[in-house]
Amino acid sequence: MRYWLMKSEPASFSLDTLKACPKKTTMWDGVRNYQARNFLRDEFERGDLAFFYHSSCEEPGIVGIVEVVKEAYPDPTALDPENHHYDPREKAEAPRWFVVDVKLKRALKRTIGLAELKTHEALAGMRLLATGNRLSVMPVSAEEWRYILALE
DNA sequence: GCCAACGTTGGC
DNA sequence: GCCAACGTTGGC
Repeated sequence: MRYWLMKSEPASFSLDTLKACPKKTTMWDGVRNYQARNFLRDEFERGDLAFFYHSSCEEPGIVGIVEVVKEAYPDPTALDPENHHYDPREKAEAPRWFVVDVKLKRALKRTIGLAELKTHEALAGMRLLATGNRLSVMPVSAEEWRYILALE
């Protein structure tokens, strides 16, 4: 079982949005980056845990923990011309984009902010903190996971 | 709103 | 296969 970090802009999908979903479960759609896609498609397994991260907002940071409850399947939004994430190149018989289902395990007691994460030497190697990192789905090591949760 | 960093596209 | 142009991400 592995650990991950998944970014979402709260203006479009926040922790509260997830809380309000039936069974607190959602299809994690709209990933349109190959590296992130490869993680979702090839490496995400049922039972994996991920930090839910708020980006592009007042206080970017980790706000919750989600669990992978369904492994990769084709992203239906890629085939839907009405959808913001529509990709005209997508073919149902040879899907390019994938989703997983995640369920909210719990909200953190507080936001562990990006600025705070940056102050910890132990986290200096985190992918999230690498300059220019734009991946919306990325692995977190077990050591980083434990360390961050201890900050809560 | 700015802009650095990066991924993707497309001409050659 | 190179690389310039372009679009996007995301912190500030």
